[in-house]
Amino acid sequence: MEPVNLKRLAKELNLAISTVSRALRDSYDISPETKKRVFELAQKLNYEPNPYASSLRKQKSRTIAVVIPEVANNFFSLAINGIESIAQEKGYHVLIYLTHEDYQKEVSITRHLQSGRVDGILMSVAANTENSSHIVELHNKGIPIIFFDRVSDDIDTSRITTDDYDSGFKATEHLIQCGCKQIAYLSFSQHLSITNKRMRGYLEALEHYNIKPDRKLIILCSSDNGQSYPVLRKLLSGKKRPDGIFASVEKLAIASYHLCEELKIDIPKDIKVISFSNLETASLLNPSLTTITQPAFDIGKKAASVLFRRLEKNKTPFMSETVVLKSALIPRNSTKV
Amino acid sequence: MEPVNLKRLAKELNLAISTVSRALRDSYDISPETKKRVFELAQKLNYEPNPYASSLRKQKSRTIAVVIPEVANNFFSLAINGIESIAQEKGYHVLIYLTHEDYQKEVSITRHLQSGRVDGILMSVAANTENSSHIVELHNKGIPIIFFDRVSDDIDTSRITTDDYDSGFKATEHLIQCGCKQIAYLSFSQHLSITNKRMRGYLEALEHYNIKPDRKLIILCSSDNGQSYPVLRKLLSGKKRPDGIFASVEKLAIASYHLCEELKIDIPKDIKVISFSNLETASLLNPSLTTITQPAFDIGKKAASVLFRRLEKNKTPFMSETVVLKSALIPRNSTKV
DNA sequence: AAGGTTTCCGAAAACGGTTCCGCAAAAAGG
DNA sequence: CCTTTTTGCGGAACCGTTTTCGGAAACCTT
Repeated sequence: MEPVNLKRLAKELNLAISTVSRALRDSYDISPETKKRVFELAQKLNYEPNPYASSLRKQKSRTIAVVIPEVANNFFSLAINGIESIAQEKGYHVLIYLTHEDYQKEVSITRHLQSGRVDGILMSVAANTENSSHIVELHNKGIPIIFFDRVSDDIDTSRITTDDYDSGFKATEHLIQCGCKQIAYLSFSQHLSITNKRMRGYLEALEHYNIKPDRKLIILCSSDNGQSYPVLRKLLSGKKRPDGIFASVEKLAIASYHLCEELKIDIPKDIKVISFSNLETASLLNPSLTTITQPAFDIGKKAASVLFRRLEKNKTPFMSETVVLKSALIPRNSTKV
Repeated sequence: MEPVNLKRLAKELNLAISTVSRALRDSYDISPETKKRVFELAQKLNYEPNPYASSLRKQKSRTIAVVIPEVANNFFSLAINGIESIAQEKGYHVLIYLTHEDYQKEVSITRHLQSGRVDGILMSVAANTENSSHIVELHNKGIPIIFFDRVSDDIDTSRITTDDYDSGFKATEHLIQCGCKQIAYLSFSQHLSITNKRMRGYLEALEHYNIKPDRKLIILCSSDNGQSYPVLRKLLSGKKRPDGIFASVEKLAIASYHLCEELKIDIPKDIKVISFSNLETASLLNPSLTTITQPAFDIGKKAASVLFRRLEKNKTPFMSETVVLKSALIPRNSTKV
């Protein structure tokens, strides 16, 4: 079975390869009749241009990479959805790389991406990424990187985030207004932009309402449930159990729910819970979970849009833009008074 | 800034390009000293081989495509996780394509994939794909396709599924044993392998327990919530409301929960619910949801393994294998007597 | 020392497109 | 009718690797 490529088309039509190529790209200096002949044969033989030959020659791959910590996560899967919707529209291809929150994996992935495999990168950094020199290196190679949600401040590029500080403030305020005095903040990384901003909001809300922050109520969990559970179990079964929990990520809220069930702690009577979450079933939980919900799909869409805009017009000097989308606080029964 | 490619390395080392190439691939007929010199410079300059040049030359891309209906879905995101874990281990790259359950999109994606962009494909077909000629076409081009979960029977290739018939039977049996007499089966596609097999299990369980199947209880919903809700609302608010629901997919169980809340129908007192689902919060719902849980991560891993095995040894004539993994029925309060 | 083997490396041809350059023939202009 | 311009197409270089083929030098062998 002979391959169907330009050479094949050219031979069957008695044309030069270059002519066929230009006809297919609808170049202005090929006659309409020739174009028609070419199109028809191409259609008939189901010709699909070899993307690798094209990428090699044009030094453009029409492919982007999405580098994220995990995919089995409502926020990221919605974001991917948004990214893919724009990519498909623009005719781009999407490569997925998962770091599993592992710094080393992130390094090796970014290193590989220096190869020119992709035209641009959408990234949300791993929880234990302290150093961003690997990203700087990539950026210095001239490959556009756009951060979304979990950003790195060491690189001058565009960022798409939500209003994490405000949301942190409002979440805490909400708990306070629901009567909580001892509010625990559950973080899962010391290095992440988002957890730190959310924590700042938390701390300043406490201050604003004249509640003295308690270091023992700032709980550093992990992205690994196996490590988080013991820490949380200790918190919840201890003498000075908090009366409010602000979980900076969904996973920790779910852990809290499970532990409250195990420890016979009543939500919201004994303890109130609010969490950042994109759980579609938040309203169906027992009790329904008060959430700060990020517009994950829109973040993905926006990030992809910004990247593609940059890729299409690389002539104009690029201006990094910081887009901040608003999250919504949706009160439900887990913080009911 | 000069590009760092083989030519550059060759020039700086006063070697031929071919020599550098072979040194980097650790070819046996390059002397150890030369290899060392090459490795060191490559390291120093952070050389990454151009994947497109390599793919073009070798006619292999070390890239696979994952074609699925959606990603914001617990089953598929877990499956991707499994796929990616194997791919990363084997040094393969993963392209994601979403059909959004749209037949036309599936056609255009598969058509494009004839280009040689990927070495193999992992696929779960869209809900309204009736005709699989586009997949046959792709398969005829010699590109390995492995189906997982939602398979097509028109192509002779490997399939990774779960025991859908058995699970359908057991789910129905479970409802019957919990006292249900009028069990509705919620499907969302007439063409899908999985929904049909699950339905067969449902029907044969009814028969086995001498319950006459009622056509009006086989409800064809949609992958679009906007269409499913009216249909389900009619079912649940009608005179002859079922006393048991078997949802073939998670989405329909969630819809049922929402509608039962809206219509003040008590689960499990008025109606019992069981569903195929990979919801991590199934046990936290109100009431906790009895599920048939598929080993989604393992399905992804297995599908990827089978594909890679086929890709690595394409010398041996390929035998299609059908792997069936077991789902687990996890009884919870939504079917409590 | 002549012949035969290794050892190590270079030259060059692919892979399948894209694109610059140029050249005939046809059309237009005077 | 001759010159100039336009139109339509072919030739060939190039993108960065891989790989085949072959060749020179060094190493044995007898």
